Amino acid sequence: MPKPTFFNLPEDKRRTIIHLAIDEFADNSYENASISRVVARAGIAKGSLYQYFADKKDLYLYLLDIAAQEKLAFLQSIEPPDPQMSIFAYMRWMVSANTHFELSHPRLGQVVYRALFGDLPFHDETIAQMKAGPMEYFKTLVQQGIANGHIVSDIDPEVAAFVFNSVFTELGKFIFQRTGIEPITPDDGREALHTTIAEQTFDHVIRILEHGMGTRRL
Amino acid sequence: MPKPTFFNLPEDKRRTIIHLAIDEFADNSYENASISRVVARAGIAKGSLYQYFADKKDLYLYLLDIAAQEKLAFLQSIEPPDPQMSIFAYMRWMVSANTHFELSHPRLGQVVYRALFGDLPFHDETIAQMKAGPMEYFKTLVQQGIANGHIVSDIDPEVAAFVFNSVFTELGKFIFQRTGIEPITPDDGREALHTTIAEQTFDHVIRILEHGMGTRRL
DNA sequence: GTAATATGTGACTACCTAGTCATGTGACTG
DNA sequence: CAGTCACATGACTAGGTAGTCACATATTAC
Repeated sequence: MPKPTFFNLPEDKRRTIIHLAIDEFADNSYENASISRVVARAGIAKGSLYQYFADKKDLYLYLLDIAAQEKLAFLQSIEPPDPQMSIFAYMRWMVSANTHFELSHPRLGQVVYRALFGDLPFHDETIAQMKAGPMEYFKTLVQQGIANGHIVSDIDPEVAAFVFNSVFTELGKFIFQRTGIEPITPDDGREALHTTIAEQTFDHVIRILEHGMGTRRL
Repeated sequence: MPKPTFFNLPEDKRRTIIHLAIDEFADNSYENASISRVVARAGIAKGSLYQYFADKKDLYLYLLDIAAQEKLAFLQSIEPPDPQMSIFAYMRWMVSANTHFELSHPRLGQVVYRALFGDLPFHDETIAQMKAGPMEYFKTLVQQGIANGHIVSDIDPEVAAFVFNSVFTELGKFIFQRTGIEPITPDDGREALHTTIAEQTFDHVIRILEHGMGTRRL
């Protein structure tokens, strides 16, 4: 967590620093991200940044904290799904929401992506949970789906969770390159188009996971 | 490519250097991998290594080259699949072969994994193809599957290729942690067990992709 | 045995990093 | 006005890196 000094700063200065730090940690792995570069771009002295944050790790974990907050705020801003819907409809809602978050917060999304798949020179329990959480969650969902009769009973929940996790993890990047958009600028006419392509892709992926691609019936 | 000097070296010295380099690039990202560490562990002078390789990139690309050769040799050493088999049987064969390669060459596999998903400070056409190749290949397979009637015709080959690619890319690591094995030591009694778990997982994943998980029929 | 060639060496250069700290600045207080 | 306190500063430390090069040693050729 930042030191109190940081929160006493004028808001635009705080925002500038955080923005530049996000860019730095989005463009580089944790170890390669350079505090020197951040302070140079921010036009502040190195010592100043170390009056805001204890060390590099402190700044970094704060960025991940911001990402979590932003994601929560985003999910709360959109329609919650019908709790009665099928597991696949729910999955569709979830992956759509998640991807829209990534499309509207691409830099922050990249920092999180690196946290999940890159190397970190320290062990942090919060990050460990970020990594393991989704798999556990998918597994639970699959078990519920089996109990509700939406998923065939001879599916192994762990393997199914793995499939969901693999596909959904990469889906944001796939849609990103498929629509070829830069960060979403709201009120941009293209957004609707891209959203449509994105929504069609969600439908398609869910359809594959629900019904498969094969022509032979079981 | 290494300089001629490297190939004049006694084989065990060459093997030691390559082995240690693979370990270094498996444990660290390209930028964080340290030539100084490799030469220290190998017990040779830094200048010596620079008489074998032009620079860090040269050594690194040679490791990827070795990985490609090893993989080719591995694939040629196992039964080729029946060319008449269905696309899903072929996929199953492919992912099984690929995963067995990864299980038997875990360090080399890790270097390749990093090449695909990590950051490299240079652009290399060979690596670009390593990244884009599989997606293109899966897309072609799906198109053939549609033509042969094994895949339903309203599947988008690009989305299907994305699903295959996502799942298969991560499958090696999933099986790795599921079986909890260290590098395969041949003639180890446990190998058969792990192989069985692995084969069951392949079946399961392919079944999901072919027939889906849902109970509702289309 | 001597000369030529090939290989080995590690101190060195130039450059980067995270983090520190004595000093400076400016604003607010009594 | 003096004193206090919060914040700003950048030179500095200690450590790491890739790559170089003048020199040493070993091997081969004659």
